Amino acid sequence: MLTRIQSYGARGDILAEGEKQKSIYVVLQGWACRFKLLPNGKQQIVSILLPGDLSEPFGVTPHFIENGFSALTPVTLARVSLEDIREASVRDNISTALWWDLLFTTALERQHIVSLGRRTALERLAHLLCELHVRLSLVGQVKEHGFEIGVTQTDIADILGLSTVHVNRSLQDLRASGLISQEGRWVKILDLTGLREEALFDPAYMHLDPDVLDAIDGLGV
Amino acid sequence: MLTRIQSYGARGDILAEGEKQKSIYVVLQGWACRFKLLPNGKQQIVSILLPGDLSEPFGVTPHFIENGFSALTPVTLARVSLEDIREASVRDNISTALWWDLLFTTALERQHIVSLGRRTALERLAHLLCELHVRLSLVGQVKEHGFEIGVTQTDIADILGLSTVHVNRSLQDLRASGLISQEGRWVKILDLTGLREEALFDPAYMHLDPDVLDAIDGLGV
DNA sequence: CGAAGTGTTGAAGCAAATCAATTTTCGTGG
DNA sequence: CCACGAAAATTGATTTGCTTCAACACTTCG
Repeated sequence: MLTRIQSYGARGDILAEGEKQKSIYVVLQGWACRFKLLPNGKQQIVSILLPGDLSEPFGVTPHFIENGFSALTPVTLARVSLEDIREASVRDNISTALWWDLLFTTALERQHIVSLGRRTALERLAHLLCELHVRLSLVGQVKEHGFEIGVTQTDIADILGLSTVHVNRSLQDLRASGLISQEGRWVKILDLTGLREEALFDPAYMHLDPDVLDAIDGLGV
Repeated sequence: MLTRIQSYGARGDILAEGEKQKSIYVVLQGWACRFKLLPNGKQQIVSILLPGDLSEPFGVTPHFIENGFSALTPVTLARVSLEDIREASVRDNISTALWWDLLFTTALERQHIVSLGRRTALERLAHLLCELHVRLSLVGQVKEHGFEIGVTQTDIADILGLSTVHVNRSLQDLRASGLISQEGRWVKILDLTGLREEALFDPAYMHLDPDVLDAIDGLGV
């Protein structure tokens, strides 16, 4: 099914807001995001898509997408037409997978609401790193609790609802307190327990198998 | 299907976080909410449920709910067992309705993210009122652009990620600028266009029929 | 009538935004 | 391979939107 492969450069819009959608995308490599643009020019990134994620969980019910879809890093996508999906949901049991993706996405987005509403800048940042740590572990992109953040500090600001300046300072705080280290884009979590405490992070919301979770916590793959 | 009717008082928890879920609820009267509690005591309301809304769109895939479900006002619910839903999805075409509910919920929650991330306190409040105006219109609870807000200012604070004090002051601002009027719990939108401008509100995200939208804008039912 | 919950007000403090450079990194072409 | 320009990261100074604290008033209801 994953035949039509396409590549996009970083910050390249793949779908503008409100554009009619004839197919959905699977992220194969790189990071992408869903975002919203406000009339006053401000931007908010609604969700981050990592390799393996689907552009929209609504393959089954065609509709207008009401948010933009854009590359955060150079990204490789596979385009799947709605017909293919509908066929596949009958043939194989793809629909269960779609439901699961949807459940996962919703859980992340709700946690995002909590972060924006009730966590401080430092907590938000720490939480984002904790979440990325787990999600990237699931796709094998974490080594010794270290991973590459594909995004710029400006992007992080748009994710966390902060200014770039403040993101920069919060990152420095995390480094200074010895919770993480950073060499260029390579971030390493030095104190996982400490960072999670700082973030008020509880991985329960991701609905992962306890064994999987233990593996992530223990070794960082 | 809507046989098992239950009532709850305001602020009564219906389901605690992480509690196993054997059925889903349909709100018949009153307002309810999904919320998350942080270990530091702070609380964030993730979504508001009005009459006609479903407690969880995940009736089809049984799972842990990872957020609490609580009454905001005295509320009447109908409990539907998962078996009933599964039966009905085969018999009638309920599953389409479930998808639609899910689509709607997701759209609202994403807009919530945008509000918390990139709107000021005043804009958030205005946006909330605009959204409630539309949603309540859909269930016939708006008269001449006026409706009853069931929730306290403290609840609004937990929805918008603000302090109660600031909610109070922002409400006063909206009244002072002549955008709304308020008599007790009865809120009336005096200048719909103005309020929407203030809120950066664009109803497009709710996927409503243009005619329905016009009806709401024009008369307020 | 009193108590609890809700709404309102004022003053003070602080987290984060904004503004404005400056430095560093990085990609690209000469 | 270096030079250049642009993007990204960093820093300092200042401002502000919102929180916090603390008191007080109003409403509702047993």
